[in-house]
Amino acid sequence: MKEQQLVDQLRRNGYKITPQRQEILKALMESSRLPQSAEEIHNRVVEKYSNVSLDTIYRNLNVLEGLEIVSRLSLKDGKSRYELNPGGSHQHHLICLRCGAAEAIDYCPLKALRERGIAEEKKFEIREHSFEIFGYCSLCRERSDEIGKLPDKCS
Amino acid sequence: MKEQQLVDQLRRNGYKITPQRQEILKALMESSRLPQSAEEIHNRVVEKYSNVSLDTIYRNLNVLEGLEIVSRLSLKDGKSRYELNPGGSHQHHLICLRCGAAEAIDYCPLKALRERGIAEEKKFEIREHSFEIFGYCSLCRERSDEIGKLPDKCS
DNA sequence: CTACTTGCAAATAATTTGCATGCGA
DNA sequence: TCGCATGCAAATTATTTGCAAGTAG
Repeated sequence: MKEQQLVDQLRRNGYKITPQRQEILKALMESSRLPQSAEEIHNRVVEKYSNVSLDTIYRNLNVLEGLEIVSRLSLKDGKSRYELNPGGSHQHHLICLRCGAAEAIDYCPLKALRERGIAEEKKFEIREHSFEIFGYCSLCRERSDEIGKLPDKCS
Repeated sequence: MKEQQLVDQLRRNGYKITPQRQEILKALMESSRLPQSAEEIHNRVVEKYSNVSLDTIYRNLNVLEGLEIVSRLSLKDGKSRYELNPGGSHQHHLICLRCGAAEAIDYCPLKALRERGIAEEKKFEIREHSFEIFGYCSLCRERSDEIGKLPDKCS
């Protein structure tokens, strides 16, 4: 997913390309390993345009979510995190309970569910789903001696 | 998981057994179908003890989470939901976006994930997972003419 | 020009905390 | 009795919204 494609998609839907918006996209593209919170994205964007407000970040993330350009993850810490959708689809993750790192996995349970016809049987119309796995990542498992302190990032 | 076991576990850890606390446990036990939000649990407890405050619910849920008696789920709607930790099995649900009804399904994606060895490959230690499906239930689909109004319950 | 956008400030919503009083063991 | 618990109100945190001014197309 390149920047130009995203820009085009925005334009096609009547949205304008502001420097703020471009910078938000860049921030999202640079941080593929760990979904970013609105505040983290803001910190990044502010480095370039020091007067961008946090509301702008939220507003843009909502626009991008509506266009299915990003998806919003809810971890257990109360704040949402956002990541670019790969090729239009969505992802599920292994989320570390200690450091918060999220690693995308190449598996979606919906296919198996559809094969079983569970939704049809219950006459349920599927719209969205959530599937996230929580536990400890390899880096945190290695460092299990320091457990108790929560580092900001694993990497 | 019976009430007495939970009560004992609390007592063992120096916590007292207050009527509020017992009622919260009951509410959680009665609602095994769908993880409840703090507010829903509060509504339930208030039916019996009308002066219980929402803070008490939160405080107790945090205590129970600390003892690993309940776990906190973060769905996509910004609020946390709580459920008793299952003594073995657990459930996933079809959750109606319109009326909120939740129907348990007989499928857990973790098995398929384990078969694929994804966690081993990434050296990830799985502790918990969430899987919920959102959409429209059969009753709400029948009544799709009134869409726009959100009734409190389907049934 | 004229929507869409932004920054600011104020508004919400969920959850937490301080404090004095209450109550289980 | 003693320390955990509770209710109330106020504080925090994440996120949204109203409004007037700015700007991309």
